[in-house]
Amino acid sequence: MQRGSRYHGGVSKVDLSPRPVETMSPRQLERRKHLIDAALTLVSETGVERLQMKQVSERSGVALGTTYRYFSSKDHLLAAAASDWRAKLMDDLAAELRGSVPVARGSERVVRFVRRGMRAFQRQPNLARLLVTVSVSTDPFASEVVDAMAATGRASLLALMPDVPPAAREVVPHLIDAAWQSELVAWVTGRSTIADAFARLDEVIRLVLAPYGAGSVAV
Amino acid sequence: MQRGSRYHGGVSKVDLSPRPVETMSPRQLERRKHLIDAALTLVSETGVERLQMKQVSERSGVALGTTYRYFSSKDHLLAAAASDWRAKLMDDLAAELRGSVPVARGSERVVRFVRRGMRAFQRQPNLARLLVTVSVSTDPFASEVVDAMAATGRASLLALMPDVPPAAREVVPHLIDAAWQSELVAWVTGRSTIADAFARLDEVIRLVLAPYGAGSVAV
DNA sequence: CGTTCGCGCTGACGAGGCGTCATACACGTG
DNA sequence: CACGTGTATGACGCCTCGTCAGCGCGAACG
Repeated sequence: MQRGSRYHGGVSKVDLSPRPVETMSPRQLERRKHLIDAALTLVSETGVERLQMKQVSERSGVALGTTYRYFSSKDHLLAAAASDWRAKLMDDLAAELRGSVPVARGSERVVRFVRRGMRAFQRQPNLARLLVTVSVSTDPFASEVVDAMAATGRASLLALMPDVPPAAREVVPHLIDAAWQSELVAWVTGRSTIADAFARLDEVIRLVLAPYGAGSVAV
Repeated sequence: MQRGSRYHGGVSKVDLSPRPVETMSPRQLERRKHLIDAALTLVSETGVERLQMKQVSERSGVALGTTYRYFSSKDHLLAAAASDWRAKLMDDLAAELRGSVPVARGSERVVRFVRRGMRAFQRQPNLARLLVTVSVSTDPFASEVVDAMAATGRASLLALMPDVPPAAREVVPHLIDAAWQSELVAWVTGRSTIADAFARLDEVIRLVLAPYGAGSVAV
């Protein structure tokens, strides 16, 4: 009875906009994944600014027109790809942290986490750039995705600082995330080096977490 | 005797790239200004994404090709325009602050400053958007301009917090600026409302400046 | 005052990329 | 087996950035 969900009177054209992901057949989900993977490969090889929709479709063995049945625009595809990569990255990071001995205390844990994140960006500058591109996109889907990414990022940070009191558990991760984002942008646009970014982030984190340290954190 | 400054052997083309601003005649500086003003007007009317170089040239009474004798690319023009607007804005802000009674103490002064800044952005959403666009641009000139803007911003902030000790006079403005930038982006991309931005910024500023307050600042 | 010289202005045009849509196809249904 | 719905295809339309061959105007000179 989903008839009527789309207006069909007169000479109106057929609806070509992407169906929701949930309603896709396995075959279609596979295609969708191929598109995202192709986009990520191409971006990491040549950078976002050189990415062409035609290339993506060729690489993934799909016609150009078909691409637009999965992603309504280039921005949409980029956002999906960025989100995908970020998710993979966070998984890796989490696994890595679980593996290592949690010797670090207080701000040290956070510092390490952020450092590893930055290093991952450093390994894939073009994908880092993609992340920045998407995060300033006005595409509604992109905004959604960015919001979600930011939320998980803050959650991860929060998990690393159990000593922060309830009153500050909202602001502090927010603040560190903002600083991180800021350094990422500065690096990606060539305004600062990775080393500078590391140094400033360390300083910021120590400053912000100083009040909640186990009393042993040097400033 | 500035002959020889440009190589002219063989069939090489004439140099069409923009001359440095300092070497421009008054007439040319005027043209340059017209271009920037036209760009700002058009951006504030229709948004960056709709801005066309052709429009800019028509609005400013200059041929399209001439535009490229003043700005080597669209990004270059946008960066110059953004910088121009930011400068005007900061002047206004400074004047406004000088006019008002400096009753506020500690973090309160900074909060007010940031609030006024955000309100200026709110009055010109399209120009705020321009600022964000330029700040993530990889154009070298844009990076320079953004760096300069960030530096003056931090200086203004620093001037409002005389009680912060030397050890923190680098980080703290940096941090507040990062938070500000972050909220600006979130607002411009439709991820948060102005009210939310205000609230979070207030909280951040109070948190960061709490240790240096005159002892009377409530958290 | 006429002529020459060249710098800077002009705008039609080329190149390149996003997204559309007329067409073809595949698969399930009567 | 004929039919119809939903999906895939890719040539092409349209739009905008930036170029470049030519022109005009002012300065310098005879």
